Amino acid sequence: MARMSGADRRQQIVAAAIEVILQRGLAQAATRDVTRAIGVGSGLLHHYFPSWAELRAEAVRQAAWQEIDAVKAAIAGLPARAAMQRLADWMIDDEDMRHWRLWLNAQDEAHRDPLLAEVMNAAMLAWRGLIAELLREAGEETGGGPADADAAAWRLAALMDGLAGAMLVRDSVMTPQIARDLIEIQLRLECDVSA
Amino acid sequence: MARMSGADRRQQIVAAAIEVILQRGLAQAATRDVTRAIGVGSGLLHHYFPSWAELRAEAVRQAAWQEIDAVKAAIAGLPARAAMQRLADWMIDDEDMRHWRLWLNAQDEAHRDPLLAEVMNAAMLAWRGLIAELLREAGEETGGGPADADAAAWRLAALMDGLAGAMLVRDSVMTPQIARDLIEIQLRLECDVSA
DNA sequence: CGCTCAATTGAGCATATGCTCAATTCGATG
DNA sequence: CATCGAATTGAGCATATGCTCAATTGAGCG
Repeated sequence: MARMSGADRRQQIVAAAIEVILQRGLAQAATRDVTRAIGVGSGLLHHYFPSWAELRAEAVRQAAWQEIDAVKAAIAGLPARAAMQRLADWMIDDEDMRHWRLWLNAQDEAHRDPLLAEVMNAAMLAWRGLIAELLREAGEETGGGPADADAAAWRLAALMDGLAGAMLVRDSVMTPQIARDLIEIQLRLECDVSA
Repeated sequence: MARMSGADRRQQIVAAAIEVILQRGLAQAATRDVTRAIGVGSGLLHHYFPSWAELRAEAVRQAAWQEIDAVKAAIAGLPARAAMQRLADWMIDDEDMRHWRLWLNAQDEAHRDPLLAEVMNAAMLAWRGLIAELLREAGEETGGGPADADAAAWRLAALMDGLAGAMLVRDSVMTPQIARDLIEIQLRLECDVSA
């Protein structure tokens, strides 16, 4: 392969790792898949990353934050209520469930890998923070938001994770449309009634 | 190892497989871990199970249904409202999160393994059915249950999965007590308000 | 006592994995 | 052009995996 500056190559490796992890799953993805994908020798990968565990964690970190940033960009400027709609839409517009596959896979693997746990705890915190902020804003708009926005954010985030998990099982009866409706109702439960 | 009747040996293998899967995760657990655990040759495992994929699926099937049956037994005879409490208690009384570890791991893996998908779809259906039935009974008791018990069961099941997933991440800020409280509130949201 | 057959063995094959390291390439710099 | 160092190679090691198959064991039976 043509030579590259260190930073570019490093980023290319991470990008390839994300794709490989999506295709094979975190536990089965291997360094060879990554090096083969971009046509470089095995030594090069270890020149940039001391171990597969570290590359794996970096790949998940970047993918997770790209996702969070993408959602933030998609709802920027929208009033809070519309923003929550957008967020629910985004959840099911995810073609091939790319985001959710990696997110849930990483969450599952994070209880065997300390590096992944660190990454996921940070990403999950930001994600819930985003939802909690929207709920607070929605409350100010309408005067009737949830009493405890953080608790409501926990429930909404967990609900979405749980529904996504069900959707990911092959031949599951859960569809994006049903999931979307269930989230919609949960939003109403949280926002129209103080708890 | 001493000789055994076919059925006993088969069951012993499945039981050992469950333990191995709990320790190493579905993706990393190996036939050798199982044979070593019970001190038999590798050929014996394949005498009873044509492939590791089939043993794996059988192990998950048994573990999942044992779990469901245990919950059914724990709430048998209780009035619906009390039964739901018991169900929430059971979720967090799970020492070392044995049940949830396997359940969520299997759900995650089920999108790469058709055998596991079959097992999990059946188990998830039964699980939601159990919850839906309790919600309907609770509605009859108090006259104010959820309008759509099946939808409410989906939300409760997904919420529990999502919270359990968060709990499983190492050093997560989610604790059993917080999860328990969040489920409690969700139960009130579903039961006290029609949606 | 033999006989039969299911239960059991375990060496071995083909394949896969993370990672090392001495050796090479080649762009930039003087 | 010569030199230096970062980028890159890839054979190779130690380890692990699922599964096969010819061979052995031993409990129950006539």
